[in-house]
Amino acid sequence: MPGQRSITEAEKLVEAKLGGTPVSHERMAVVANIYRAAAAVRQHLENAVLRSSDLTWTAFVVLWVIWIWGESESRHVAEEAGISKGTLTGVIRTLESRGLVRRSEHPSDGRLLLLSLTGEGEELMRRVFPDFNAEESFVTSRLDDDACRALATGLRQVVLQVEEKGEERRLALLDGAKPAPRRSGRRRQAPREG
Amino acid sequence: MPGQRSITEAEKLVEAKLGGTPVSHERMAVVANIYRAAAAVRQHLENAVLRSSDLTWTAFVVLWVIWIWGESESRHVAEEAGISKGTLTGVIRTLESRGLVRRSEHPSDGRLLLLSLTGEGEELMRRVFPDFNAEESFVTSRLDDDACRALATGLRQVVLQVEEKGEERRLALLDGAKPAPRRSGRRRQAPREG
DNA sequence: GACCTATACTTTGAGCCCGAACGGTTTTTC
DNA sequence: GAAAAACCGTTCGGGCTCAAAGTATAGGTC
Repeated sequence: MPGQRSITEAEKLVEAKLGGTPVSHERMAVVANIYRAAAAVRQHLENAVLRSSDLTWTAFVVLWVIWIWGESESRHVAEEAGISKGTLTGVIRTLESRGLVRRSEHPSDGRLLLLSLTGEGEELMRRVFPDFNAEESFVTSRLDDDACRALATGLRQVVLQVEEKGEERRLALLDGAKPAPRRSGRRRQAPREG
Repeated sequence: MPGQRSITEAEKLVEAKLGGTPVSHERMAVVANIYRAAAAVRQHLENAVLRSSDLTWTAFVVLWVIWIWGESESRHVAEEAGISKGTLTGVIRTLESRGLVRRSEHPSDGRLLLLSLTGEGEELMRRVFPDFNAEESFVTSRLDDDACRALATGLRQVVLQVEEKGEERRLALLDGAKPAPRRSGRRRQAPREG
């Protein structure tokens, strides 16, 4: 049971493991709980709402972004949905094959890709979103409106810190060292002989 | 930029899209921010700390659980790490191939799988965890200790609600209907003729 | 022992995930 | 106007993700 008991108990065990090295318990608890909450919410919404429409969380978020903002450039959708460009390509492929999303070229800039919902996509969102929002209310129902606002504000501080200072921090940590490439990723094509 | 501006603006657009259907803005904002924060924190920690040791977030969490709790049964590790048993199988395969984790049989129950860290795994955690915790402090550095405690408490309410009431809620929503099987997943083997 | 049920891990299939490399377009620079 | 730099979406590789199905063990009943 990934609950509070484990987290507070774990704190003592961590201290023991490190033998004296100071550990920031509150900070550790915040990060752990952010992640637990995100996973719990996602799982609940997928099973309670999205599953019956055969949507994943990410697919829903992408649809939502396009629904709300209207026809959008691909890079903006990826940004808003919080996924990489490469991931978006795959998600769009899935959604397009189901007839929920349409791709079209930008009239003046040949590099850009425009995304919009089909009629079926619009209809799906009108049907699914109210149920989705109802479950958002359910998962937060132990908090009153003030507590919700406070929680959202606190979380925003974390997001802002990473967005505004994260890059700088990462650079400082690496301190000039090369950024340690991922083990995975596309291999460089060997130059052809001849 | 997936920040606050987008979320509050989106609220108005949602209302317009649905034409009158009430939307719980505070709840929507909480869920959206939980997810944004989780993604931001994960990304920062992976790039700032884990990447140089060639660890993913999930791999680190699994190692952490085994490190803290000592030799553990597989199902408990999956539960604590917040991933499914099936996912754990794959993660353990990766970690075992790198010599960080050891699998062993339970002495009396042949179904159980025991997981423990190798010496190399222990050494890795002793080295990586302090850096990890330092970045946990960094991402939460706009909050003081009290705010951290409040934030963790609020998030715990969400987790508890889903854990204690989620199952019941999902059943009530489906209302006896079959749970809409996933499109993906293993296919049933066709019964052999003859 | 044969049967049945419960439990635990693995396999499978479809899909998401990132970031590096890539090919194409546009803009900038000289 | 040609080369260079910047930008965009796609491809690719390794890995994680789930749940359903499968395999194997354990514990009970007859």
